[in-house]
Amino acid sequence: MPRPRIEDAEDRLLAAGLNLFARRGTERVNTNTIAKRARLAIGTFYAHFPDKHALLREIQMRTIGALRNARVEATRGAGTNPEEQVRASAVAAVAFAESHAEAYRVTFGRERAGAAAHGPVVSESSRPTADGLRRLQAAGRLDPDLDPDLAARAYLAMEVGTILWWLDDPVRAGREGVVDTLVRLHPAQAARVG
Amino acid sequence: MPRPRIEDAEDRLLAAGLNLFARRGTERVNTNTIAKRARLAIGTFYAHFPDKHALLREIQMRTIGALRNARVEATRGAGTNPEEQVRASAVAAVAFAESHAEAYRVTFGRERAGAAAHGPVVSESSRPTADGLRRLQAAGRLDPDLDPDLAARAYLAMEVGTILWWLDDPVRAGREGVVDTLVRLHPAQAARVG
Amino acid sequence: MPRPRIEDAEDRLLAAGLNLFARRGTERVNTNTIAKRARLAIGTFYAHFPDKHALLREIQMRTIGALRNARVEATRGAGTNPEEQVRASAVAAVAFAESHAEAYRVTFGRERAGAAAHGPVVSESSRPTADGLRRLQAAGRLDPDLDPDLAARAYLAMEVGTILWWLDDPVRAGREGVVDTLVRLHPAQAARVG
Amino acid sequence: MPRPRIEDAEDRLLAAGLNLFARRGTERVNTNTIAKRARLAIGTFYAHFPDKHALLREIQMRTIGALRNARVEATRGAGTNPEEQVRASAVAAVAFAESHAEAYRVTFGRERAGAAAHGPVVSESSRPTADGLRRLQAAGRLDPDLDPDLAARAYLAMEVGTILWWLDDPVRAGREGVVDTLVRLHPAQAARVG
DNA sequence: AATGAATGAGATTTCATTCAT
DNA sequence: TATGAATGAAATCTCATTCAT
Repeated sequence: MPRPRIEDAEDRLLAAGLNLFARRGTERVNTNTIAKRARLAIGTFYAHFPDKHALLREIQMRTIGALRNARVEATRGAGTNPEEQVRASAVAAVAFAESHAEAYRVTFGRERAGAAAHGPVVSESSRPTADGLRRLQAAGRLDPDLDPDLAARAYLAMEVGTILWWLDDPVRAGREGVVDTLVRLHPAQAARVG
Repeated sequence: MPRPRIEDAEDRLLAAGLNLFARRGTERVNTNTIAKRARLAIGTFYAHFPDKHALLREIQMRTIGALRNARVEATRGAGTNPEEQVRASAVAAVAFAESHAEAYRVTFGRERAGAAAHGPVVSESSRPTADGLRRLQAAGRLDPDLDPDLAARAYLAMEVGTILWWLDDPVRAGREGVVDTLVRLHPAQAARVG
Repeated sequence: MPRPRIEDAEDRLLAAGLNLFARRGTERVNTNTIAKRARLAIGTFYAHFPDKHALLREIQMRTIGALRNARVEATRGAGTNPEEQVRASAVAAVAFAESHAEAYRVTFGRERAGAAAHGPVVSESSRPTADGLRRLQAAGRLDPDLDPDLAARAYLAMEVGTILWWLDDPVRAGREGVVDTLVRLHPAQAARVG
Repeated sequence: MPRPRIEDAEDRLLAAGLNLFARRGTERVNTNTIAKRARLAIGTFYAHFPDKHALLREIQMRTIGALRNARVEATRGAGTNPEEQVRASAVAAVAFAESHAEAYRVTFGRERAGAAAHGPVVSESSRPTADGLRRLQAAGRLDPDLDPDLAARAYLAMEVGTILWWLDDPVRAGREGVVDTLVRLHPAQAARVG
């Protein structure tokens, strides 16, 4: 009987899932609770997502995309000078994490959605950074001994770890301090030549 | 029917848990499987640990302790010069992770450890690093604008993230490359003065 | 695989629980057996009741309500004279116990009902009796030294104990004998004045 | 190795069991806890009792025997007049329950030790009362229509129920009030002739 | 006789998923 | 499309009991 054509069922499920995953952790949330929080029946959940992890993956994919867009936008607006680029990217990441704390935590937090889900996500994200480092090496502005992939991966682990720590306890450091530290320790700065 | 007076039930449970947690992830392992793998009855599990997470915590505590000892040992054997100290510590961490890959993954891996259980662990671990940075600042050998706690935390996130990535795919980089990168990006190097 | 849109799952669980509790006693019955007896999956049990004791409580509450209704009905139909009232109530209780033997046993039987769960139930039930005794005392028709609450409680313990004994072995005494004894030993008779 | 010849292992187990059964109810207590409370190993429990219910039965048997002795003693000291006998017996029961509250509760309380354990216990106890009533009928001092077995059983249910209620909340009535009520409602009084 | 680690059947409870309506 | 009662595999945890020492 009940078929009231819910307009935004999917969005409501995503929002409910995001909120619950962030609060309780991926494994502590069940689909019935997500559906209830979205004020939908459990059947509606399965009409929109094949299973619980599909919802999580969707949240993470959207978050990663949005963060990437924010970085692109920010670096486009910045100068061409490496430090400006690095800083713009860090500022964008910190600002994004601040305004989308739940999504950031669910996507990058100390938890996982089935072993492999994460690795690809992060290594994918590290490619632009690695490419940037390679360009700096080609231009003779970065220590040629540095392994760009390794360094890019190291930087992103640092960025994520630092931002998560800061989100959990924002009092310990200001936003600017976080950005400064990230920039300082970014390979493009830390291993720059000249 | 009990009978066989097991010699080292607790050790066998720890070993079985470590192996299974590393392979499948904390949430995909159950106490029955751990007990079976240890060739013990399920009741024996609960005679030794109140629940699954207690076993996990014990594994993590032992790992953190062992890693700390390895670092202390290594830095004691190294020179007093900051770079030597930093390198010795990184070498120790990488070697430890290599020889205790499962324990390293279970303890530091991107995996739920009961959410909050982890934060304290890592921030505790970052104290020696932060103290080292403070000493360098006091000696005028490190940029005084750097926040030592923030930088220490950032470095550890980087170290852990890089090592985990390397453990998952050791072909991408050699052990020396990893160590070099860690040393290069360590705050004591990256922001050194003079 | 769900499927068969059960019509009256809750009623069937109540019936199955009643039957099994009466036969084996509360602690010797488990939720799996109740669900199986009701031809339902165990999950269905927990969809309707939070746990085994909630089912038991529901059975007891319904039984107490039904018995109270039976008494009210019976005493309304009886004359206003105390003995008639007392007899009508006893007849109603005995008839109820006879036609709902399982429910009577489960509700009043010498069996754990979660220790304290029972006390209130019985003391609540004893209030009408106590009030009746007070009225008789006010009318000078009952020994004023009798403590009405104590006497009411004593009578109900007697009524329940006697009926349970009779239910277990109805041959030892006829229904009328039971009623006569109850009336005889009811405080309103035993301590009547004039 | 450990064989320190425990002097009173059995007594300690009985005391521990009594205390725990009274506090938590028969089904909520396990043998390991009883042994621990008695400061004995679990093996020692099974060296003295075949199983948990044997311990309970022993406690109940001892309690019933002690109560019977107390009644015998008390009625022997009383006059031969029926009311004195009845009162002496009630006083003895109330005093016994007061000074052995745990044992009284464990033996007569609203709980059971496996369905059948109790019935025999109580019907056994009701025989002396029934015999007394028969003697009164033979002497023409008690209504000959009263069924002595039924009345005896009814009285004992009342006595036990009233005393248990009083033990749980001794403030509601004094010891004398309880005794008076019991005597008042005892068949020998309630249905006496002449 | 006393010990207590070990046992494992069994009870409780959860929750991802289905499907008739 | 939406519903939500029903499902049942699977996980957690308990505890009476055994037996080598």
